[in-house]
Amino acid sequence: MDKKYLNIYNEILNKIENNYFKPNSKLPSENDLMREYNVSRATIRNALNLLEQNGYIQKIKGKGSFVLDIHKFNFPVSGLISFKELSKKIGLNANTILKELSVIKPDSYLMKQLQISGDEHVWKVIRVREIDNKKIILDKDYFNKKFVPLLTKDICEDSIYEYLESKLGLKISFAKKEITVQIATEDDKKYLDLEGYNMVVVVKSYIYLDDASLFQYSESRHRPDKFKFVDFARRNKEVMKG
Amino acid sequence: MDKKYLNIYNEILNKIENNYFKPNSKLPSENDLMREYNVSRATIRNALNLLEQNGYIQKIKGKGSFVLDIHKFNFPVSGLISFKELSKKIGLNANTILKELSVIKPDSYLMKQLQISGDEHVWKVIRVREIDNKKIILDKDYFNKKFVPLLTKDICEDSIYEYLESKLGLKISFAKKEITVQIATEDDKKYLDLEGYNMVVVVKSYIYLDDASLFQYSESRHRPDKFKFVDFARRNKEVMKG
DNA sequence: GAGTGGTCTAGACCACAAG
DNA sequence: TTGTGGTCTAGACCACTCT
Repeated sequence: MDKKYLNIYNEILNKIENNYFKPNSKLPSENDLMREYNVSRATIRNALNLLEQNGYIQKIKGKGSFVLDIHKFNFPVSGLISFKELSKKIGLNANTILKELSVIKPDSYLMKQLQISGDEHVWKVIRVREIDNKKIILDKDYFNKKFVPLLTKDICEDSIYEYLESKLGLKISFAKKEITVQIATEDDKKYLDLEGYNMVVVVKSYIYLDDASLFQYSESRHRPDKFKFVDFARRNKEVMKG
Repeated sequence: MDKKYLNIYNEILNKIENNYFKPNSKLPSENDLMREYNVSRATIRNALNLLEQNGYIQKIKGKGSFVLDIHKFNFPVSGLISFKELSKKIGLNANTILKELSVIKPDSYLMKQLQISGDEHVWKVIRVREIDNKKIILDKDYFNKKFVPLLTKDICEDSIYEYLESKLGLKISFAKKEITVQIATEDDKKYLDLEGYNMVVVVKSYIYLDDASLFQYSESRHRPDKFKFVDFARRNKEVMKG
């Protein structure tokens, strides 16, 4: 990767994670960093803005950039991160069981969710996620076959996202997610170890590629006591004008 | 407000919301916008990047900037938005009932949440939110008294945030939120119309000022069938390197 | 080849914070 | 007064898309 600002971003991020830059301490000023990395100020600002957006630092006009202390508590379920990335990050004893893998014609609900016609085909993937030997999450994923020509058992049991990004070269860009709580369905009771709970947390995701085409709809159904969603949000500038 | 890029941001946003720039259509190129507004390209890019961050457009290298079609479905509970701002935005018949307003010494739990010592004082505010005449949300807010010297009944029944931002000049900068589902407590049953549900959705928020000081901790407890959280997330660049 | 957004430079002036 | 980050300019070259 040749991009200077990304290299600088990663270098500073490493120093934060390795406690070289400590929480609540001040980073070198933008002018110092310019000299240290021999780049223009805009490049430094590009790197620092990315750090700020991702919640690692807070910039304060007239004072400097300060390292935030909140990431050590975070399970970043927020943002876009796959189950495999997540389980690796938090080091859980996790396991995936593939229950169904097929190509279907979408019903009217799915046509609406994926914004396609009934003539197109859709991959349907049903997986159960086991954590510490308990069936906690039921994932129902639907992929527009136009973008994903092939899926196999092996891919679904490993990481679909890794396959899509590395092998197919699809670039996942953004997602809309919706979290609600619902009464557990028969499917939920059949596939999950609900241990008496009669509700599930449902995370619906609409996932888009970098050309803004909708290629996946998914429902992730969680046992309520095991569900946790963490979000880092900045107050928007334009909201403050209202 | 003198900032050129914010003016341009708002002008383009208005044109998107008024359907002058239609969903899936292309915005004028950055060069066109430079000429139209008589500013440098960096200023245009500043405005467009803000639109992209907030999910209104998608930029595609070599092609252009395209208007996204997802905002019309959004209840933006995500981000940082107060109950009053929200109810105004979605036009609900909403009402706030103040149950408790007092200054307390924090117990050990609260000391940890607000990262303060037992010598400091904390405002405790308990409010019930009524929507369509049903008690749906129980809000428990705790403010570090160092930053909020005074609260009154009137302020709590109107909008605390408006008071903090407009009158006290506090600048709310970012928040960490955590969503879980819990068994309903006696308080939940006492204050809310739970209609048989025995669980509540709990949103814990840690809210920071622009100097990165933690000034508020709050728990928002929702009847599960009425809860909905919508999130717009972009896949991070540095994650893609991993 | 022409047009697009992505990165980068080398300046400038401003508002804000702190001694 | 000095140093900080925030905004802005006027260029430049690049990688990518489309025709």
